[in-house]
Amino acid sequence: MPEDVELVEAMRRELTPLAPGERLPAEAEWAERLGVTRHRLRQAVDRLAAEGLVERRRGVGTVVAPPPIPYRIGDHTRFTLNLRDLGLAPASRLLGVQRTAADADTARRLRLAAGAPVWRIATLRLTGSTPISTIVHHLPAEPLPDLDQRFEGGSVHDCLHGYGLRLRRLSTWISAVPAGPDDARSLRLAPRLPVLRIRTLSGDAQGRPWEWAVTRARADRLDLHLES
Amino acid sequence: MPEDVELVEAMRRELTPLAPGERLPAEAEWAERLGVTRHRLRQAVDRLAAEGLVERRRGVGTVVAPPPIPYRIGDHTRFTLNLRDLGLAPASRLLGVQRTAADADTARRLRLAAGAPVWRIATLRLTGSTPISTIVHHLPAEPLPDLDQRFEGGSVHDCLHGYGLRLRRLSTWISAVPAGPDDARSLRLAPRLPVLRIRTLSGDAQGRPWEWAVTRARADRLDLHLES
DNA sequence: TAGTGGTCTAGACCACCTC
DNA sequence: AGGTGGTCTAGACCACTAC
Repeated sequence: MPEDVELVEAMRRELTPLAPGERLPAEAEWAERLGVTRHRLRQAVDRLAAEGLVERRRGVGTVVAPPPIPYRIGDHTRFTLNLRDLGLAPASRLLGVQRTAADADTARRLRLAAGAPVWRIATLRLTGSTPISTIVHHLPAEPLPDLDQRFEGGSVHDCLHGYGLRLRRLSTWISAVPAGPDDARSLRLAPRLPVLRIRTLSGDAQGRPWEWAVTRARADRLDLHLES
Repeated sequence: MPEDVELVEAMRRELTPLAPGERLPAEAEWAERLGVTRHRLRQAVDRLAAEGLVERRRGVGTVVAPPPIPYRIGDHTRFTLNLRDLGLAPASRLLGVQRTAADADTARRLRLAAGAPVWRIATLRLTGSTPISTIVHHLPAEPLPDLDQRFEGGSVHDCLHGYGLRLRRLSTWISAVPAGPDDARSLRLAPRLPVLRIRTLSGDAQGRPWEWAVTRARADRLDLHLES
């Protein structure tokens, strides 16, 4: 057997009756009680954490995690409304708007010359005080003067209405990657936990691309939802 | 620092110039050369494997992995055509068609009574001889007599045309979960590597649900793609 | 300061594949 | 048989949090 399934199942049974937020035994104590080394117990907790069933808090302990958060991609308004319905206090924090040179990927996606000026908008999304995703939007700078003055957070697409632009999602790519140091910092996520990387290309009615956005969301807490 | 970033970067530099399929040093040798324990080196390889850069082969060695496979969800035809264009020899293997009682989740999704009879179609998708995803379709059994006789692999949706049904995707949920023992077996995947779980509800033009499908795809090798 | 999870060492043995 | 990755033990020390 490639992994100690029985151990994980035994632990799963222990945490099922508990409510989110309740503390689990300390690793050393739990390991002793189950008759395994701490090393093996930690491997099992690793799995439970990746499944989103428990959450580790360094210096504090391991607690039962709340249920997964439904996360609607590409629609700020519905993201906000959905989570509010669930009593989850959605919030967005604008991390910064910069005018920079497009990297190779962005330039290709937006059909710009390499190094062309683009707006780079970085946003953090949270429920309550828990960060759940970072989003980096890229838009061509030349056709959108003063975007840094006009955008004050909230929905990028709404702000673009001011320029007479109505964007729709053209294409979406999704993959799971292990959290890097940046993710660990910005999402307060343990390294190596999986992160969902969602890349979306949006454009106008004629199919011309206007926005290249890269979302990195904690995979342990989210369930992505795409309608239609 | 939560993880040995420098070590991973050093290893990344070593494998970048290599071509897919080329062998990397044995773990013991590599660890000694880099001046770290095998334990730490393995942690670093764990990350590279989760990123899809390397592939471990027990008893053989660790090799550079081929580039990610674009995977179009919910469209068997395009899945096949896309991969053929890339020279990847797509294939589907029908694992089985059964008539069973709907589980709670399926019944809820298809708006059936608990335990109602459903068809359960299990399929394995591969490129060449490499399994990349398992798909389990659930459809109500009563309105679709003899589906087990009429479906012989390929596209489920195409087969439903024979009943006068044309399905469209109503809703999709995506999450990343660690590979379980079943995934390890069917996808020949190392346990704990992330798996993308894609659940889609499809229905007719009136929005009536007909099909509940759960795809489990290896996240290390795939890049999900959704058009429109 | 005491207790928690996070990292790391050193070493052993096992399961698997190739030859 | 020999080499590979996979698992496991026993123990140490560190970083962080709460009190």
